[in-house]
Amino acid sequence: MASDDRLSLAFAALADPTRRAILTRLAQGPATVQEVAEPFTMSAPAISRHLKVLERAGLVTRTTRAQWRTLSLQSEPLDEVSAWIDQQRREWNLRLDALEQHLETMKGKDHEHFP
Amino acid sequence: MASDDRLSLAFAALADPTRRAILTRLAQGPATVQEVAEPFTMSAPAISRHLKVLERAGLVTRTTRAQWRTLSLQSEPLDEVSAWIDQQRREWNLRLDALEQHLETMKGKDHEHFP
DNA sequence: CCCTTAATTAGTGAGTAGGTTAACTATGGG
DNA sequence: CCCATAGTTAACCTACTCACTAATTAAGGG
Repeated sequence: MASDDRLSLAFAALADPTRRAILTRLAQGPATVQEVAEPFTMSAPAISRHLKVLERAGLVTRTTRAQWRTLSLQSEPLDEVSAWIDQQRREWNLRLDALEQHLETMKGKDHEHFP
Repeated sequence: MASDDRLSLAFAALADPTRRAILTRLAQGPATVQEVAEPFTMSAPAISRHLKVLERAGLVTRTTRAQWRTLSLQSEPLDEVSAWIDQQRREWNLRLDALEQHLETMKGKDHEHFP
């Protein structure tokens, strides 16, 4: 990944199915690393790296108790991502409405030409 | 990028500020490659590659007329991304509600113990 | 104190991302 | 017909991603 702004970090973190699956697991409630790793066949270090990516994106936090790390989902980055998409779609729909209105106007003019 | 499922392609495409800026431009209406490239200092091939990524993710389509390519935004991948996040948040909120209810129950029990 | 368990760090390797410049393709105008 | 314009492809580079295995850190239980 080239950029390290919050939005780019979040999108990049979400661009991996393993990481999305981890988030889905964490949406059901906090879990330890091994609980999160359980459904996957990949090695523990691989999971550890995925968690680091999620943590760096702010999507997950770790709390330490003894030798266990408890992972918790953080919704703020998801909110930011959602806000960007909604904004994008707002402008998109605005433009579509304008286009539709324009076509409606054209239709009126057609009627003038072919009554 | 490791994975090439639709959702991963979309998220990965959105993980770059240049590409997000291109999409924002295209939300205002279709544009040619040079119109899209205009705000950026990077070379034309670099833009071309970004456009290819967006196209592969289904976020953009190209139509050719003479030597110009007209780029148009496609909203379907954004819808899919949005749906994933909403689903994620639904489960998250469900869990928070359950937790809240649980705490409410605990509070009731406290009252029984300390009336 | 040692041993098991939990998890991370180190080191390695293959593949991809994102940028560059230079060369190529394609199309319409003079 | 050639040439300017629009855009892509080729070749190259650096840096990062994602996986692996082996080694390391950290903590609690007998």
